Amino acid sequence: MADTFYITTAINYPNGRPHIGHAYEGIATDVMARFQRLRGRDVRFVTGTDEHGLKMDQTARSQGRATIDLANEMSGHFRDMADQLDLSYDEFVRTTEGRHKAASVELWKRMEGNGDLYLDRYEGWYSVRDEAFYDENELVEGAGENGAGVKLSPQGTPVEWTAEETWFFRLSAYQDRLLAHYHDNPSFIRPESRRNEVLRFVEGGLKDLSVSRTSFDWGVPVPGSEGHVMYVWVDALTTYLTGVGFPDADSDMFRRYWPASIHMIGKDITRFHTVYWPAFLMSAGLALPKQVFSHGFLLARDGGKMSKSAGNVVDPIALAEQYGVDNLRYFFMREIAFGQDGTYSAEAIVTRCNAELANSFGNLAQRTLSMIAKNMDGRLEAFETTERDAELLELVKSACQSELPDAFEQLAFSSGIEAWMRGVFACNQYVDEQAPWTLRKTDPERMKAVLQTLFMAIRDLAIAIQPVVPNKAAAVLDMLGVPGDARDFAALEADGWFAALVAKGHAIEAPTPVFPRLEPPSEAA
RNA sequence: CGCGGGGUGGAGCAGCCCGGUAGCUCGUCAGGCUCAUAACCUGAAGGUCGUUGGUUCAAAUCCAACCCCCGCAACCA
Repeated sequence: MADTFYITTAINYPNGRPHIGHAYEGIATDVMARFQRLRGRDVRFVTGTDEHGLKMDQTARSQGRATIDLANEMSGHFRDMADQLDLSYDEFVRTTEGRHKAASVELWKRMEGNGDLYLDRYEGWYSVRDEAFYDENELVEGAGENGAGVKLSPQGTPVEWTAEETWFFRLSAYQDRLLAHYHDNPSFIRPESRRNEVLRFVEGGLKDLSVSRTSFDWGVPVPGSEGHVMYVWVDALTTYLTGVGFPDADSDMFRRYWPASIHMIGKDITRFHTVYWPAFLMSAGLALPKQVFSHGFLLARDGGKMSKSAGNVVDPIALAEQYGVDNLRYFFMREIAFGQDGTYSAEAIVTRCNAELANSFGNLAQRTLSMIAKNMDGRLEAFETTERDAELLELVKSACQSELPDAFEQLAFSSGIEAWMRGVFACNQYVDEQAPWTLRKTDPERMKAVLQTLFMAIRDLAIAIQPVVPNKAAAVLDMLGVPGDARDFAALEADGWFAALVAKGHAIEAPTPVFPRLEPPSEAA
């Protein structure tokens, strides 16, 4: 049986429409999911929306409508975004679904059964916006409306003194076990910088966590405790379990995919995923995810205001429409070192995609296939490779079979694609040096060998880049005549595929550019 | 001592964890080619890797101190 691989995006809070950060995370997660599928793993990819919590309730109220109504609409936007970005998710979980409430209740009962939940009274500074309590010493002074000193959360959001009866989770009891886990599993938290942050935080001591609310009812009711709903993060995190069939922990699905291989999250919610979540799971007697990867933020380059007139749209769906989904995906994965913050701009997207996808790879495919169509009637035939041909194919193979996959396994998408580009460059160098347009007159047989060597190289390159630009890569493979069931990484290592194509008599037609150049943004000075 | 990100040839970035030829994309200049999406290939110019001190045979990379820039309204990844 194939190795399983379970990956999730963070569960999006649909208090507003999806923005570019959601798109970035979704794309990165999808690239990883597709990559693992092509490597032959049995992948499950779960995303969804976290619809509970006070903020949702308040937003709906301010709009004068039912909270579930707002949740339905907003969740729909997130699902639309996922679809438009070609995210190949297997399951979209909404926390307002019955199955998810059942999962949350089960998790709760398990934690309670383990003696980790107790009822007490909580008083403290609460930030509605952050949905979190803060210590007095964590607060900062801010300027109030009349210039008076006001207390603000570390994030600069308003806090108010709140007292309520609440359930507590015995987080303090997990400090040592968490530290031991971090120690024994160095790659549990990545990248390294985040891991250090968490280590310092946990080493500083953990206090019990307030995990229920009585001030509103928009949440999952705490079992057997009238008036309490679960703290939004308890039920949000549970989504990762719901997505694989929990509470039915004996189901094939759950046993097959849990624990998750990777939770992809933004760096701002690292603490919830690397401290609270593993503690909850330990308490519930469930295995811990193998890795939590906190990626960076995406900032508008130059910090300038984004506007449609400037061609700088923030709405990810509009961006995808304007530049093409695959181009946007390529840009994000290639331009930004995954894990660090990055910037984006219309100019950067256009420049990058034109230089690498259109000019280098797209044009390589175009010129090669065009010559095959014109000079060989589009027919492939058996041929002898020279040492030089073998050298090129070796280099391309190395990029596609080793360097790119090795980098992608580490979520180093950018450097994996860089290696891939080296393969593309090598092909263009080879074309120039072999000059098949000259061979056409001087040595037609050699010309065929050169063109078909390139054909083989392009096929490898197209296969390897599929996770990033699935539609475009498929279009290239279609033109090449590569069968749909021979496009995974295992196919890269297989011999005989070319002979099979020759035998099949596939004819290559005059190609059409798969990666047309993008128009630079209008220069609205 | 609020939190976080960063200072590497003209622009944007990688490299820093695991010290030892400073790499990539764009741009500039000069050639080549003409198959191809005004695309491709070659060569060149251009960097005291923020500053100072330390460790070392050797530091962009490790340590210490310091300077400077950016984000923290909403939404939050």
